[in-house]
Amino acid sequence: MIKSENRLRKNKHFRYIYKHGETKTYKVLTVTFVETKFKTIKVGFSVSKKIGKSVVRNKVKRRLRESFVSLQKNIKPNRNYIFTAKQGIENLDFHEIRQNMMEILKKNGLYIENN
RNA sequence: GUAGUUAGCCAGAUGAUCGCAGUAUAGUUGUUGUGACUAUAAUGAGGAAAGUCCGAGCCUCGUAGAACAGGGUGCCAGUUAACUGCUGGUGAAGGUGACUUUAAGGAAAGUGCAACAGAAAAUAUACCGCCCACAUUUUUGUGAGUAAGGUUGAAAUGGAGGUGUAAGAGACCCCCGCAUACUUGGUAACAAGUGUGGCAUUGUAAACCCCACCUGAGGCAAGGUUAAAAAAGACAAAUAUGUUGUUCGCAUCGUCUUUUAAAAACACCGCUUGAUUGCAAUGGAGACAUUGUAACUAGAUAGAUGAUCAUCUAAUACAGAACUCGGCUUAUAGACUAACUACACUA
RNA sequence: GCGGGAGUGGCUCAGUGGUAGAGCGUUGCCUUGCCAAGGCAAAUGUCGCGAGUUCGAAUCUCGUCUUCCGCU
Repeated sequence: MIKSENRLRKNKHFRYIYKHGETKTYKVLTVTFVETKFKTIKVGFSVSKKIGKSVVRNKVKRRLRESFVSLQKNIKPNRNYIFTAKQGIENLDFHEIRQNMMEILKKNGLYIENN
């Protein structure tokens, strides 16, 4: 799981990012990000009621968190991110979601290759 | 063997690696604030956590008082903290049966409604009829009697048979039903029996209503702690304010309203030891109660149970705690246990 | 988490227990050289779903599904 220092916690943080950040969409994921002066990455996840019932939503959130943790070392720092799930994500398994997240980050130049 | 009825139980397991939550212990660091980090330990979603349909705890409302209104419940007895719950019984309905279902008080307190059809729909009424008399005339009319039969309808003024009669009729008789009184049994609902009456008094209360009993309102986003300000306006001794609607009663003297600022955010308390859970014994027909013994078993706040791999397997369904508990209702794959019933076959 | 509404033709809505309606739209015909407007007809409903009460339910009762609104 994500450590508490890497989490977005307050409603006003979310609202700030939505207001000032850039939004990019690819397949079943939307990423919103904004540059900050702090080095630590902060991340939040948003899964709306359109995706499904509470069991389904929790499952999607868990998979998104787990994907983020596995990719965390390669994500550009000094930024805050919000990942929003879109309809269709509930039918994908963990590996497909991880692949989708990696692709969306690469496309927008937020992914650092291992070298 | 087939089909079924009732009751109960389970809701994947094991191992490996990585990771989250609060708790306890130890260490490091640090402050408005036991706050952050590290290590170790054990623990960490359900049978419905769901719907929010009932009931209760708990909290707040300075008032919790009364009457009416409004709302709820409705066979009897028991059970429970309480209940539209549960248990046992009575009546009624369904099923060959095991068994199941049941909003089941009152229609001689009053009001309303009963479309169409039908003679007639609650008021005793007569379309086709039956029978008698008279007239006309040879099938009609008038008058009197009658309601057995026919027709309509969801429902037709006790049922079927006999006596009786001009024809008929509870007019009378037997049996059944109904009403009522008494006796017996039962805590009671009610049941059985005996006598009397002689058919009035249709249905509908999940129509208004009557009767009996219950009912203050709002809800953890309740409410409290750290915790402390200023300005403007309204009202002035009965106005105003207050807790569903109305009236009365009651309480408050400085109260109320608006605006701005701060506190204040990684906040804290409420928050989980409780009508608790497991086991055993005793009492009871049962729901349940009592006693003993053991256990402590989520407490998050962008919101914790996951990811990957392996093995077993039928392993799949419905589904995620948000103050707590007791019920009800609804969703649900698959597996298992016990008792019983009907039918068929065999001995 | 707590509370309160709605569901009827394709759309917007009436309908207080007795044959399901209105407007707009749709289709056909008339009118016109053609179209619009106008006129005359017609079709279109498991009254969200499942039970119950009743002789009879869109309507009354219970359950359920969908959807909307308020409190933060």
